[in-house]
Amino acid sequence: MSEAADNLAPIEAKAGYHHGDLHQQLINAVHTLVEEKGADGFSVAEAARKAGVSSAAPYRHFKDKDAILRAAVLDAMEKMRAAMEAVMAPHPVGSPEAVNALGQHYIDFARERPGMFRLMFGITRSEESDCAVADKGSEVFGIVIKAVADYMGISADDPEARRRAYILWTVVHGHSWLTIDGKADQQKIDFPEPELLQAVSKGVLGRPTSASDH
Amino acid sequence: MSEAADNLAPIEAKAGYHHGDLHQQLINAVHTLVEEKGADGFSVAEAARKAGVSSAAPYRHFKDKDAILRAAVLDAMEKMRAAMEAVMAPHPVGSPEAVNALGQHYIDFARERPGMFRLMFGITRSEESDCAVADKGSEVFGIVIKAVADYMGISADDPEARRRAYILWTVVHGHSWLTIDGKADQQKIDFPEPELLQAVSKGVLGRPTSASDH
DNA sequence: TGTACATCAGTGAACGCGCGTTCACTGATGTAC
DNA sequence: TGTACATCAGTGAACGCGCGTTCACTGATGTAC
Repeated sequence: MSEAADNLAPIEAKAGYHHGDLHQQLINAVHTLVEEKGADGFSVAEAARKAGVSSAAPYRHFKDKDAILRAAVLDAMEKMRAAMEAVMAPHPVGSPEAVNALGQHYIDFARERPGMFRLMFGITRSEESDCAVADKGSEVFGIVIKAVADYMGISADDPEARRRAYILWTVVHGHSWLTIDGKADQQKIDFPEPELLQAVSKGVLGRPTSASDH
Repeated sequence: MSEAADNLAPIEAKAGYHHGDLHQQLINAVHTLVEEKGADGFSVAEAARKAGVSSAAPYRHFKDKDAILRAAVLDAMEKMRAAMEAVMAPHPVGSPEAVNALGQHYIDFARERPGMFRLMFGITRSEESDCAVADKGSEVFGIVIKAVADYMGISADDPEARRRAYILWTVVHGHSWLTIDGKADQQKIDFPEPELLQAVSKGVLGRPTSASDH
């Protein structure tokens, strides 16, 4: 029962009858539980327990369990968007370092928070399309497209920029999965990430010409 | 209750008191349920129901639920290995078509059987390392390494072959995930798979030189 | 060819579990007058 | 400044659910003699 040292869920946030911060704390609980117990390890009951409130209380703030999960995913994606802007900032626009910083951050996110990564991508969720998450995804991908376009010296509206950015996405997304699944280790892949990213930048993003040239 | 048209689970396989084929049929049930209900939609109870036996019967064949899942994953991986050999066969050794056929098959597998794909990669399973699955993975990846090495004109033992093969793996793995998650559609990616594969082959596998040249 | 018996592969009832969600309720809060 | 009252955000008990697994058991099978 010693859950005192939980840096995501503020200690003693509950003061009296009214909690005051339950909405945010439930979202925090998703982040915590998903890392502690695996991507499907979040339960409303346990989150309520963690927050020191009855198991019915969460339903004052969210329609159902899925709504809490979606809010947490959206929260994480917004933080990812902000972080991507931030890691780009120190590097000159159009530099390979700017592109690589994006890729490296994506990979680091997956390694540091595999539970949330799996929740964001690996879990089949409710059939309702959840436009908010999709839109936030577009914002994030838009950053990648722009970085790639700047690097290639073409317009971000050029369809080729979208395609090349997508190749980069598949690499860092695939590498993230294979890493957190332990497959990369199992297959004894010895490929430092900066070199992986560099190989992709040079090989696939280097030339603004079409893929059908030779 | 009309589950007559289930091509994976043979109709009326159960004849009398003894089932005769329960072991295999439980594995088939994993394949079926995982597509019908999602990657974590398999339950021992439902599998038993599907096979027409009591909920305790599966424990005569497997230690626990996880053992059934692992057997099904191993089964799927062996089939993938065989299929990869098969799709390579029509193409000349070392041809780009051979490499692309591997990548295309991987993607097709994910699209046709997303539930099994998620089960193979997306689910955090028991801590026991499950060497059989890891070994089967090495067999499959070995095929990719060889194809890439042949294409590049280098030895399959050259560390560079392993690295280039891994890049190809990240692309097809990442693209598979983004496709079955609907992210590729959401971001309006218009990138025919043959072109994606070709861009990667040409960009990253084309030259057997080190990534640090310019 | 017939019988005894070990083994195999089922049965069916029961267990404890934790979960998501609902319900009627009540304490706390803030605002209009 | 004090009070009435609407609203908000909790409570705690209960529900039905399906699950994984165990247990003592029994019917079917195949083999040794």
